[in-house]
Amino acid sequence: MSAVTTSQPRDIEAAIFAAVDSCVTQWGWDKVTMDDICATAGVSRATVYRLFPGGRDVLFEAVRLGKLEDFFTAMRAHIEGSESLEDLLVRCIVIASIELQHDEHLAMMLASVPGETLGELTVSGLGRIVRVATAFITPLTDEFIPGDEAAHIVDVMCRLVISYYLSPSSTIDFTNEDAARLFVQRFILPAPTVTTR
Amino acid sequence: MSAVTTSQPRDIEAAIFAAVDSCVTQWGWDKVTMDDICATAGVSRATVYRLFPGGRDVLFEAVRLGKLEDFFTAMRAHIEGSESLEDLLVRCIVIASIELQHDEHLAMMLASVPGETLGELTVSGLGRIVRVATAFITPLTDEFIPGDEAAHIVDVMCRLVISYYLSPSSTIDFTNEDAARLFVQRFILPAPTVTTR
DNA sequence: GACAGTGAGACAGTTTTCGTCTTAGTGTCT
DNA sequence: AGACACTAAGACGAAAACTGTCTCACTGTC
Repeated sequence: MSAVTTSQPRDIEAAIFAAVDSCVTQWGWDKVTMDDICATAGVSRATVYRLFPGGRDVLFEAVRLGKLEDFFTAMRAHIEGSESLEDLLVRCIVIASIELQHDEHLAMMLASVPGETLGELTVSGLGRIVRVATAFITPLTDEFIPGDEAAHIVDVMCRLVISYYLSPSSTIDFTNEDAARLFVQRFILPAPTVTTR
Repeated sequence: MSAVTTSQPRDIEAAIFAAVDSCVTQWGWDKVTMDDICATAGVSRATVYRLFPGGRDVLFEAVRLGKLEDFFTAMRAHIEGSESLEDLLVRCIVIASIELQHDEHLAMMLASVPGETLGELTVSGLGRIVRVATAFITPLTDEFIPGDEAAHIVDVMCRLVISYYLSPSSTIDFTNEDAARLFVQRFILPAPTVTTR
């Protein structure tokens, strides 16, 4: 046409991501079409399909993965500089729980399939969350424990946080730091280094 | 199946109306399907199509008409007992303007075509609003002025309220009672009984 | 039992959406 | 200039969704 020309691929990708976010917020996963996204992003369909070969599924998967990484990037900023493993784990649990509770949109974004909430998490969905969480968090535990044990702990923590988010307990509130700390002290830290595999 | 059986048509109709309302709120006119509505209303498609022969268009038209009537019914309750024509007109203007401004959903409901806002009102859309408004308001003006003149005034007021809602003026604020009163005194009341037709 | 109202779902016709592809236009390099 | 990379626009067929109508079985009421 006229204006748009020299925009780096990153910009377009970001615009598409933003468009997906906006569209999903407005209409929900199920109701969004590729054309909606293209129109919102101000981009032609060809561009979207070239940037995300495979179409809808690939794009949405990329968006969710991006959300996941954003989430853990933000979290990492909050837990960096922890002076002990205990502090680190407690912060992880509390921040993740609060964020999940606070931002329902995030929860939906983390789910694996459009329209599927965390409550209907599939094996692959949960697996991916654990995978990303491990990748982001274990580097920060290096100074405290070996990598394989960290992976083990992160795995357990992920499942616990999600479980307590989906079905809150009357005895433990993970959004409360003291409660989370007691839990970590009681269940996580004393665990023997038995990586049962 | 089992439970539902003896429910008066009114209940089902109300459930469908409520479902439309809910669905439109959630997804917007364009994205709502009949199946969405049926599912939300907990009713089979056959029922909806029997109650609203003609399908989608007829149902949505009925919903909008119902909204219109609700709106004016509520308004009538607020303007009943006005002790002068001036009071009555002022209340009409102020209440309608406030409601319109306050409830964007209402404005969309009053529009004639799904997805069309009041800003894109068609002749038929505006005409219907005027028609319903006339039917609801003129009975209350009986004690002050003859019916044909009332219709004339209501017609003018409808267009003015909508116009000022769509494109607010810096000189007149119809949501302000004093301003509306001055306007009525200045422009509406002194008008000669010349029903130019 | 006759009846009216309903849910479930099959059905065909239409519309929408998807993903691919081609074309033309534009800016950036050499 | 010419090669190149990237994009918008939109045509295209295939697949999916939606619409509106229909039939059938079921359940209460009369």
